Amino acid sequence: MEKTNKNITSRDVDFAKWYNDIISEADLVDYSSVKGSMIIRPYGYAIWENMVAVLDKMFKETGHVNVQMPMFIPESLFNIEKEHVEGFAPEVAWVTHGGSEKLEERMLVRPTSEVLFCDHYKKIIKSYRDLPLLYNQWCTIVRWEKTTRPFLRSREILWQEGHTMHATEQEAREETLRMLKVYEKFQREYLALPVIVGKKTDKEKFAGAEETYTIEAMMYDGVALQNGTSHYFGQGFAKAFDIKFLNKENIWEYPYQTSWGCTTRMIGGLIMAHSDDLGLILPPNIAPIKVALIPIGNSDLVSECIQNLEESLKKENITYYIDRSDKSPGFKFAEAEVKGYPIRIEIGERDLKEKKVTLVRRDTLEKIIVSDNIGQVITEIKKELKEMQNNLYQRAEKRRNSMLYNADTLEEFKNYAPKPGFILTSWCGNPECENHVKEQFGLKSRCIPLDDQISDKLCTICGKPGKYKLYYGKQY
RNA sequence: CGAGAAGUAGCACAACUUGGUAGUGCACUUGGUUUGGGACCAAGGGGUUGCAGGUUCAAAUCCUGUCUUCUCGACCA
Repeated sequence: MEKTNKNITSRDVDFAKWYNDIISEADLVDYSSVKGSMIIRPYGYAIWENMVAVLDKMFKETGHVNVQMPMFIPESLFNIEKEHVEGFAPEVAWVTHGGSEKLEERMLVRPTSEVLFCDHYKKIIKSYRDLPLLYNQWCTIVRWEKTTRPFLRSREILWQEGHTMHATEQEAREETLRMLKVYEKFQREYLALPVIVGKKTDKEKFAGAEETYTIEAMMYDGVALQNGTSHYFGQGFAKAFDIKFLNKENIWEYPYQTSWGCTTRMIGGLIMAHSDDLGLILPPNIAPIKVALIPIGNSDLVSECIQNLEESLKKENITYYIDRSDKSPGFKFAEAEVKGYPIRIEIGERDLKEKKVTLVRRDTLEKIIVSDNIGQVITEIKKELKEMQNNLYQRAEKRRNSMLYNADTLEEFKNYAPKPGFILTSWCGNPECENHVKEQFGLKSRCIPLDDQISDKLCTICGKPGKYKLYYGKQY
């Protein structure tokens, strides 16, 4: 297949430019004149809406309910939990004036809502009967990032944050892992991302958390993207905020807390994991438009076929788009590729006279000739959508596996460090080794893989007895 | 906040070295011909060259200052 798109640069040349071209060609975002902020355009937002729909359903199926918290946090409220403050202070935005008057106490725009939830929990949690409390919030937060990149890092973050309180440690730990699994399932089955699930080291964990779990995706260029996170807080916040409940034995106890979140960054992850030089490629399970109908010419035969197809697609609940513009067919084909519609159907008189239509899959760009019998076309669409979803996952997994390395010794680590991808090491548990890797090689620890944590080898970095397996990698 | 680069039409750039009428492609408007891989012809609209100052008969071009953006570090979901 010859490359016809002149505007999209090859990723080998300049990955950052390739990424920016993809999102602007596909019309996902616009660059706001507000510094550090992006405007998500309708097509980009439609992808997010699909993600929201699936995730929200999964959250509700696991017993969670949605709430809405305030956007501003008074400084004194924020200051209650010390570690949390230290972690977030460098990147909060402050509100100092209300109208023309200076506020007596300045407020910050929420960078995350733990303290707001805690403030509320304190009022409503009195008895073990009030627990567990399973809340979720869809909202935007603000973190004053120094450099930004559309979807991957922005100052205003559109996301979901779950916050729960439990009567026992075990229950809270289970919740933390349950929601991690929800994210993993979502990203594997809907986003077709072969993610690595694991635990952050103490050095990399969330400010105020006892344990932080993470979903790490690897992008096309071997760079890591943290695509979701789940925290176990223990009783830290509860003690700081004096949240207590009476248990069955009529004894006061502090509840156990979790929080978990994922953001529109997942859209960036999708783009970088699947797309090619011709444009966006979206997994069918999350694509806002599954099928693009492309009429060629405007004969009666063509409009009749389009009309019949449209009716059937509606009936089958398959989202579609009909490109009725007066652009040339070549332009419409290229446009469909740029936008990443999983399947396009080329409908022209030439084919119809021979009782057939041409169906093209976005991932393989393979042209499939099908009978113009509507029933058969629909069957073929369903089959190809399913195959494409699987193919994208397998393709991404194969690519990822080719960039996973095992390093048992420092020599091996040195060898792999400059290469794109993740390096699996054995780790003694000492943060000094992480610091050493960061200073010497510019890599950060990604996670301890959840399903395979224990290492019996020597520490790759210092040579002392190892405790855990640990991935290192470059990150966005 | 450290290092580098760039600011000229909606977008991508040229003209700058050697000062002398503001250019090209894409996009846009109108009319026509087209339609199986980013169509063609004709006509048209769009600019205080980031901003401020200086040198000069004359500045997009030379000088000084300033602002902004991008890339790479540092920080981060």
